Amino acid sequence: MDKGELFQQFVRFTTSVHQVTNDMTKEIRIENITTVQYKILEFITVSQPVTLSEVSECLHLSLPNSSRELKKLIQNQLCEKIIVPNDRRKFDIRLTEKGTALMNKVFQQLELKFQERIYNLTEPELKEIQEAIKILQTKFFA
Amino acid sequence: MDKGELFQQFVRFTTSVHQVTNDMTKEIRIENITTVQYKILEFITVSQPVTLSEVSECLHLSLPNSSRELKKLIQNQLCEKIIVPNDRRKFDIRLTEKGTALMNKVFQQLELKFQERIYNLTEPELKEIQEAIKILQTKFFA
DNA sequence: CTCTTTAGTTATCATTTGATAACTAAAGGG
DNA sequence: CCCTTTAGTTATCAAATGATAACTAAAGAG
Repeated sequence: MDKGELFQQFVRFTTSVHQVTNDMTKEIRIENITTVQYKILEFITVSQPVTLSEVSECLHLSLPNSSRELKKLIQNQLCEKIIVPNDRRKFDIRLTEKGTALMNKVFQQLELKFQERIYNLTEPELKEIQEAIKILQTKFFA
Repeated sequence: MDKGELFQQFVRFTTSVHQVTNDMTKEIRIENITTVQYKILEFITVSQPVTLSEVSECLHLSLPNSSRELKKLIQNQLCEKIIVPNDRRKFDIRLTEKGTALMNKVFQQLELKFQERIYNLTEPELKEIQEAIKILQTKFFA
């Protein structure tokens, strides 16, 4: 296997992924939520409960900045701190009901776009795609 | 096929892709180049020659802001305008030699990280990955 | 030849984001 | 018990990004 060529394919592929997901999420604009705040919400959604340090590390934000943005999300009642018993320095972050409802709506919009995109694919093609995602997920992006 | 479940997998997958590529590009900090400017450079690199409108559209930047950032890149001698004969309103954008050298270096660093990541994979696994990328690229992210 | 559209520029302002210093308070090690 | 580390907060400042208005100049349509 020519690993250099594989890298080229990888670059083209990840570029495509970014472009497509950018286009899919592009129009999703939530009131009073900035891009960074949305990313935090998204991260909480798929990983909750999370700590602030995890937000900070995974999203490459400094702890002070993470703290600031979280504060705004909490003010908007989209997420909340939950005290964790064994370590009183930390806390878990979770979506509130309002936050959950919001993210559900967002993901529904996304799913619609996704369904449009796969609408013209056949059943075997869908199976192929599912298999391909599984392979990349477990072998490379784990 | 449960298309709802496929969507869930898709979301998890794209999240992983973003996370991994973010981690890979995280440390790449070029002097006097901001994040947006880097994205423009990246876009030019894989798509050149491009027009300013293409940059604007693909990167979801307004034309004025694209113009401003391109100006800085040109001032840094990383890319250049090339007059296109049949329409004097437009111009093509290309990397200069300096820009090409820079992006080559960047991509070399990226490739290193990529090679580290696939180091422990077997030949058949690599083939699987290549095949999976090809499928997703052609059937979904085209 | 005029009018409209396209492609891009320049200037300006508001908002978002990034970076840093100085801080509190709890946990953990010895 | 003291010292260090971890987790997070608050405040502040600079820089990057986003949005908009007003503009030039070429292309294209009728």
